[in-house]
Amino acid sequence: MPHDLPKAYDPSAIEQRWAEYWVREKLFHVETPAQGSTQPTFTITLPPPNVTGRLHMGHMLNQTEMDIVVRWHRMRGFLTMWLPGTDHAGIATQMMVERQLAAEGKNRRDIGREAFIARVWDWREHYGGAILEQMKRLGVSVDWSREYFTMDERMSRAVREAFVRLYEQDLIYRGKYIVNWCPRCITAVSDLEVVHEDTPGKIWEIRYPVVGSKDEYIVVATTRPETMLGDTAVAVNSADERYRHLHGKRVLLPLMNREIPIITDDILANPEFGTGAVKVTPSHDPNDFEAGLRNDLPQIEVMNETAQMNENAGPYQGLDRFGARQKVVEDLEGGGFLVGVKDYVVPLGTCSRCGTIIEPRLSTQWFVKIKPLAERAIEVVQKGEIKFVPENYAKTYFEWMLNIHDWCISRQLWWGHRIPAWHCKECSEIIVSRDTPAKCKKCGGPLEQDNDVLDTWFSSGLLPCSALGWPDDTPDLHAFYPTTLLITGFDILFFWVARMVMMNCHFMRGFKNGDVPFRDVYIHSLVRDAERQKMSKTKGNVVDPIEIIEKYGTDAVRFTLAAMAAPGTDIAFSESRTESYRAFANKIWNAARFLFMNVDRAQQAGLWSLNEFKSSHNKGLPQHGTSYNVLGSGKSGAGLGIQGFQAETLEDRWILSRFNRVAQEIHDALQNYRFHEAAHVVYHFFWGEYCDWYLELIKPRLAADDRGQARAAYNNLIGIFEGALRMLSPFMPFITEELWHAAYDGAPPAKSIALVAYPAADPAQINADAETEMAILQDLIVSVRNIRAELKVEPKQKLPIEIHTGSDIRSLIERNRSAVERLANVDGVAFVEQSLAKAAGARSTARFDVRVIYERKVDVAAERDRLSKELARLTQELTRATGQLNNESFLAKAPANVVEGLKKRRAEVVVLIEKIRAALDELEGGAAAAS
RNA sequence: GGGCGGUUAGCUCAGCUGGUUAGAGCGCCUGCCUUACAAGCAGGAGGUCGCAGGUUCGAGUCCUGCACUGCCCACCA
Repeated sequence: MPHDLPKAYDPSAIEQRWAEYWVREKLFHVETPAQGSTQPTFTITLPPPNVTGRLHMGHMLNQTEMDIVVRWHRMRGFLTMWLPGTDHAGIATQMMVERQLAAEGKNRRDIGREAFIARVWDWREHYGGAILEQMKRLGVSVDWSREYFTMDERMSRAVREAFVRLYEQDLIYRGKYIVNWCPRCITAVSDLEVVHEDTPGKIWEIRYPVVGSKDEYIVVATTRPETMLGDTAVAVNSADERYRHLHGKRVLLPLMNREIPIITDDILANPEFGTGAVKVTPSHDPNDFEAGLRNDLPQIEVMNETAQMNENAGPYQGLDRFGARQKVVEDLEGGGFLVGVKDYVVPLGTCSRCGTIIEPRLSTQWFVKIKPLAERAIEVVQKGEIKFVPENYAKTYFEWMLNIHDWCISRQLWWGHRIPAWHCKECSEIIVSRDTPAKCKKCGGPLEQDNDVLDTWFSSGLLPCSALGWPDDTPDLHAFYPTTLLITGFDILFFWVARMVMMNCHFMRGFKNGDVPFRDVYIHSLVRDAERQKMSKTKGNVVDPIEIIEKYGTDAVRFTLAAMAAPGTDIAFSESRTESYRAFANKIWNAARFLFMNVDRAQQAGLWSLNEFKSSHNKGLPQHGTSYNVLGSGKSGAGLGIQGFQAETLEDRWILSRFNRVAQEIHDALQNYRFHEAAHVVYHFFWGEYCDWYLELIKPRLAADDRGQARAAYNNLIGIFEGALRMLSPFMPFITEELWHAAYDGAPPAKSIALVAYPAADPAQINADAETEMAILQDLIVSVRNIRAELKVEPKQKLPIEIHTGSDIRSLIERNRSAVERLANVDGVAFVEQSLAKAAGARSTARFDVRVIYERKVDVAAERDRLSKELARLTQELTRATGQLNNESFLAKAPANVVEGLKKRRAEVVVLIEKIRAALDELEGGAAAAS
């Protein structure tokens, strides 16, 4: 029997099965729509994980958010396409394979470029799919048929095309400049790949003797004394009086005994700093490099590619840069050139990949002239064509775009897109071409392709247009470009998001649907550990999502992340929270058990059959891919409210109203990427309203022998449940899929809950009166439970109660008398004329007094305590409310509903205070009498 | 050096455009194995919203200053 569920929910028993089912059945594959299709599309690009990657919590958060939005849109009737892929991750992947080689005692040069690249492909074949397999476990509803890899031939073609076009447009140039150089990776890296960190260091002050003068010298300061070996000038500010008499003279470079000129240059931003004179090393410092060009200075390189001193370093040749530093300082001291050493904090740049200290190095590289691209990228955000959420990220984005430097795109690696440029061996002509040229077009000489590869972000920056077919004019581009949304972390805002905007806007300029790559960018927060520490391997506090999933189930982890994902704040991931959402999954599971148990019983008794439900509810659950109205805007369409619901009782009207209101709230929340709000709302609805109240209220009707009564009850019970499953499905796809199939007895109206309509609010099913009435009943029931707890009544003992109230509420209670009796454990309800405010074992609310009839004495002290506190609170409230209501300008300026509300509340407070005073008097009197 | 954020219950966090009684989960206390669920049920305690001013009829919410704290960006020797 399909309805025979185990008592406790075991995620591991179902998740694997559904994850495989979704992939196998290609449920999330979409065909490219024909041009002119009117179905609105929703497209999102997965930020491609590195092939070397392993799933971490950041991925899981990112993918959970995307999957929620994606499933939600799909269920609302959008043609929804989620584009997956992986990134070849230049340095990272190359390092992996180099490590393998090292284990065999080889390095990449031993086996040669071609063999090495073959090894990388081989590695990717074996290990590169790991992260995608992990993704499948998360239940992500991506279109696997569209999966790409950034080194695929079609992606490579796009890369070549982009490079050639930029080159032809004079936006790519090659030249010898100072770049950030990693001596361990032996490659240039971009500014973004350098991590600056304030590090305690030293600053050395060195004396350079003036040539032709006996004892005059200039003192310069440096944090990198070893570079002095390559100095070619000393610069002073032209306006600096101290050095005016030295203009045009020369100094003798200590240790090297080379004469170098004293130049005037505005390289010194602040002449007040230090000595006002600075050594100039054009080959080893970006500022000095510029100064060198301005002043036509020679460039002397004193280090090689691994940051060891070279032949230009004289006696220091062969030392590494740190050894050289030590030796240089010693020798300066010995020669009497060292004036002083001070502690100094230097913003040391390290390689983001391997942590090695970056060396500014003169080398020939390829650059993208970035400012022209940045202009459009700034404009599209300014004009709102791209919107950031939270919007303050736009500011960070502008800040970076406005101060952008040219992008060094060449890397001295082997794994990556080789630069489509060829050098003539004869005449050194450079040919940039889409296809491999046969010979030099200038002199006919033999050619050799440029050895460098492109920065990984060059290819990912071409997403999403490249994955949709650019440079060809493809149906996919027309159907899905611009994409709707990008969800990613702020850590790759510049690396990736900014580059995508620049490159896509450039290449897609003039495209009929717009040139921007996406309309919205939702930037999510960082997932930290429970102590708010950044997760890092070195700290050893990395939470492995797969481990957590195995412990609590995917749905619980997804729900945790969603519930904590308030925009703009980091997430402190704590297992206790996940534990509570596992409990939530269990709650859903057990609600289903309860339902199915009753349904089976009703079917056997011939009271009701599931077919009745199927026939009334199947209508309007659209099959995927058919065109229908997009839901959620209050328009008619499938998914609106609960169809076939028979609102006969108060609890029916109430739960139906609540369901619709919640549908609206979820819609509003998700529309604004307020995942946490949506999660809380649905959680509270299912647990706090449907389970805690509706199920309890409906129980007697399920057990009734009356066929008519039972039919409506079963119908409604299942109706709301099925609706709630659809509502929960984007957040918890696994358990909802399982139970949804079971609810239909294994014969659901679609292949998956993911392919039926998401609940949308039907205004006609919202009933404010029912919600108010229900609130009063709940208030009454809770009050009675409360009194009973205070009187320490045996849980099983039923007691009579008395109620004092007006006729409307009396009628309401009478109509729902049995519910009150059952849920509050009451045996008989009597309505009395006199106020019960003074009565023992009583509670007063603004709408009613209720008393539990029980002989045991109340705990006078505790009761007095409670009442006094309550009185103090209410008195304070009354003072405030009265003050406001006596205030002319409040009455004049505050909106009418606020004034009305306050008046009403004040009246209530007045009544309550009276009642509490009376109760307290009575208590004092009683206590006095007893003593 | 520039820029951005945070500071609300014992803990982790919500509180959107200022509006009636500041919420949740966990933890804590009391009582319940009530045949859907002990991963549960019922009830409860716990907050002068970092500090000081200001704007407003009204401030956790807006403004200023301060304190503490986190992050991003940065070629000043």
